[in-house]
Amino acid sequence: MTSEPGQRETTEQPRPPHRGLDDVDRALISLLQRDGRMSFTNLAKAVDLSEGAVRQRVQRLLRDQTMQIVAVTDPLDVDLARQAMVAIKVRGDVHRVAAELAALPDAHYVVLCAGRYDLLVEVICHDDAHLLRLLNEQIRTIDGIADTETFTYLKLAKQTYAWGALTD
Amino acid sequence: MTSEPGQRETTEQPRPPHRGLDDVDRALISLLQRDGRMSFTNLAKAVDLSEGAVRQRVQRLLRDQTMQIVAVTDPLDVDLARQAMVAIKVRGDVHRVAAELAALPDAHYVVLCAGRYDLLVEVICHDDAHLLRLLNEQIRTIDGIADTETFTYLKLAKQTYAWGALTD
DNA sequence: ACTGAAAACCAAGATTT
DNA sequence: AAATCTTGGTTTTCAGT
Repeated sequence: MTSEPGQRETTEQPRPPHRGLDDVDRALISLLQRDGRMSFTNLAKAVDLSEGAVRQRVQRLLRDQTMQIVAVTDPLDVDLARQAMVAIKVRGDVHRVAAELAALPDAHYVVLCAGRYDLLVEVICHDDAHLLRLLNEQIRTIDGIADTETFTYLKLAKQTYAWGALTD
Repeated sequence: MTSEPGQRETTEQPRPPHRGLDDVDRALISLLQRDGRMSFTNLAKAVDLSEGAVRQRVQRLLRDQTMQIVAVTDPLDVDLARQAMVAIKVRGDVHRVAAELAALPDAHYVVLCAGRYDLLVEVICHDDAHLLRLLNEQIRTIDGIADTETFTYLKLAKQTYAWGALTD
């Protein structure tokens, strides 16, 4: 396996266009959003295709970074970590700032948005000292960041990944 | 499999305490954060345990909802969906409001936080009309919600789930 | 740790667009 | 022609003892 799974960075990887997802692709994604370790044979039964065909499709979806199949936890209580959302106002090129933020290992979720802020960045730190250092030395020093506001996470109340076709 | 994977709601499930995660557990989680379909035998080699022991541990971690193994996508371009973060100010019991929000199928991420807002809620909608309906009819009608602010997602720049022990 | 059963893998060949 | 699906044989993995 040459590709590096468990990561998606649109700023670094010019991933192929994933238009042309058909209904079967969506059905597979939907099933795997519920159970990422579901066997290919079971997936095959569900979408009424051969096991081989399903395996090829899943591999393609992973290779294209259309989806990733990963373990997700609540860092707040599994890793005893500090977690926060940092909301950022930008002056200048938002894409450049986003790319610089995406390069930070402690920032695991970066999204451009409309509204009071231009960027939302979710970060995970070991402790408060780490968080402070991250904010002060690595984030607020980035050129083009006009203002930041930090929302420290207190408790995770819901975390789901099973939206999509068959969800409703 | 009797449990319902692909979902974590602390408000509904009184999940068992997952203190007592040892180093092996953390190593397994870390590996699966990179590749959620990694085989038990490969996991076993990595942590130097028998395949059976590893399988039991992984099943326990899943059963306890310490982690979930799921497919994650960028709904913005895979599902052609509208996605947004709704920031909420609460009057009264934040837990109750969080629970009511967590009950909404279109809210897939709900977190209590400190700062200007009390709650952050990530939502996924089919289109603008759906988003408007969700905000107006299902969110802002909840008792105790004093104010909401919506940040519509424009582009996902980074999405990673591989933090943790062996990450650095 | 061992074993039967199941699943994953691989490579052509067939089929569809 | 290219991409996708099937099939059959082989290897690996799984789950229970």
